[in-house]
Amino acid sequence: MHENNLALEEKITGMILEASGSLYGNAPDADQVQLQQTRREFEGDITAVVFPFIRYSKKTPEQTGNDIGRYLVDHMPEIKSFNTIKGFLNLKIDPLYWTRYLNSLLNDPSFGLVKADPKVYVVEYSSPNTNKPLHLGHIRNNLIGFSLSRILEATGHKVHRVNIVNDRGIHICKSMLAWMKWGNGATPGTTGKKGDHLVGDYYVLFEQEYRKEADRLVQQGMDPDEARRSAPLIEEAQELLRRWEAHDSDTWKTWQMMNQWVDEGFNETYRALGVSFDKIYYESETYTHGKAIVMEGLDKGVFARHDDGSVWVDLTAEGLDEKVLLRSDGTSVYITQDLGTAHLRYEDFHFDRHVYVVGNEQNYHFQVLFKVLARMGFPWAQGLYHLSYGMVELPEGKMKSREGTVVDADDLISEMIDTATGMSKELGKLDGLETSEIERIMRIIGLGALKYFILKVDPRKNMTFDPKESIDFNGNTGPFIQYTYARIQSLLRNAAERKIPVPHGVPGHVIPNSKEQSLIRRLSMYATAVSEAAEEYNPALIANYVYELVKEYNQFYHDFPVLGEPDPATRELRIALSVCTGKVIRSAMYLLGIELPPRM
RNA sequence: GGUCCCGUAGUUCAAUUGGAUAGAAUAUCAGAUUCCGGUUCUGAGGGUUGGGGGUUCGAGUCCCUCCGGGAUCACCA
Repeated sequence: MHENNLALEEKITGMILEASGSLYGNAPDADQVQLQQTRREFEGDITAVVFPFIRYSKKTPEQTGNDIGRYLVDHMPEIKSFNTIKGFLNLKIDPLYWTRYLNSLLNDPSFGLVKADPKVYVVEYSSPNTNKPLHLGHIRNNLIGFSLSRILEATGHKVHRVNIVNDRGIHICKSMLAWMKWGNGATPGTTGKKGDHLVGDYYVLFEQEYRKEADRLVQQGMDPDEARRSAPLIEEAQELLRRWEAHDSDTWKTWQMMNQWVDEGFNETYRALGVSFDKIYYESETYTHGKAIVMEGLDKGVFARHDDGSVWVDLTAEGLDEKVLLRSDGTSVYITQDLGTAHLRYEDFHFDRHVYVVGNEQNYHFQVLFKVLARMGFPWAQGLYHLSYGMVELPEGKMKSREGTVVDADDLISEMIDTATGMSKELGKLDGLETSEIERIMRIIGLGALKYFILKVDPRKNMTFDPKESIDFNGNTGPFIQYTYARIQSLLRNAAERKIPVPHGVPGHVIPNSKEQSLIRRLSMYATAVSEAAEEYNPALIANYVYELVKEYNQFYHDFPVLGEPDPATRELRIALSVCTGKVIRSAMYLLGIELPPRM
């Protein structure tokens, strides 16, 4: 049977409680038992905090630790010795336990992952508007959403990846109008431009012309607000929106054509990023669903209709404001649509949990959304969660579209690949490979750098993105981890050439040295890292775990020979260690959505 | 103004969720190394965790208060 580190920790926890009961006649709750990895400067592997026990023992922390330690050594064969320092009980594990653990890891295809109670998840991410290409913020969104989906799957859940495309509304009409006025029939085919960029250009053009018009009106003495409202261009755009809502056939043809361009453009970016979806919702198809819910809420008396016909929800009792749900003309607002799609998603998937990966500027919106759905009495509303990620800033400051400092996703991706290529050439690592192979590897490294740099940061926090720092080949970077993996692969190829077999197991009597033990212990923590990452919706926990592992492996690799080790049993141990490190790196990189190069 | 989030080495990020002397990377400095001032290795310095108070065996983490930064508060999406 598979023996993993969690099992050992559970066993120790149980035994500590037993010790307390037997020695002092009473014990605290199991969650009061805190185990942690022993710090390097002390002797031992696992450390228990004894403070929770002194109220039962009525002794000093040292005496209590010694009591419990002696009990554990007497009752658990895995524990060889102990020492107590200042209320911390350090336990030394039998080194042969680690040998057995390594063997189980070597033969376990699931790398010791722990399965939780399987639940059905919907994870929504990306959610682009079709009037502009994707930018750096979307990259963070997509990477977090995609990685989170894989992490949840790895812990045994069923995950539906979902994207909602905002393909209707006044912003779309703006780019349509500009294209109709000044486009001269330009298409991605005639201009050679990616569809989403082409449409984005017309959106920008609209905004420029619109601003000019408004400025002119202000110069003629009009109030600025009034000028923005009544400029002919914006009125034309609104007229276009009305025609769209009336299903005017010419308008719809143009709209569909331009949407298709954008769709193709987005798909190319998604492909480059390596993200995908199980279902794509289009707002144009779902935006009317919310009205029915609002009507239902009215019937239930959860909402109120004002004299002008608009419908409101009053959340002042819960510390929020009043919020409009239907305009006085009966049309939907933003939140109405989200009410509808949430309901629709439940009908589609019957989820237990629904995670929205959306930027933290919408915190308030989701608070309101969840409260409204809870008030409506939908039981599934309890499973809704807003994974609110922080903004991405540049070393020069925030991205501002007004100032043209928005980092375009496609530009960034190709820039990362170029930088990777430049650095590799300089280091002379590409000699003797075919061009297509080089391109493939550089793509993997460039994107690996980008993805790792973004995913290693706690999603909730705002972060600064520095392209130069992310592509570095050492330090806490993607390429550094990829490099270590490539070196392990090369080591194994080397072993095969020298007819050194990869062992199926290490002889049970081999005692690992302290660095090897420590590395095995690190490997054993992988399962914990994954389940915590799943519980906290935080891929960064895995990224930071893998970095620690790689650092420790490199140190080990630097200190001890692997293939050059003369003693066969020790050599097998070290090869097994390398194989398992490779396995865990591969698994973790998969969860982060980062590819591994065959060589570097 | 109301609500919410954030503040950790010069910089970018960690800190096992309340645990031991707050750690890495990068930058800087000092040695070593070579064809080189850019490579590699070794080492060092760098912190009152924004300030103050409180809770307890123990606080970067929890509570209060002030300071600073950000988001949001549309019949926009």
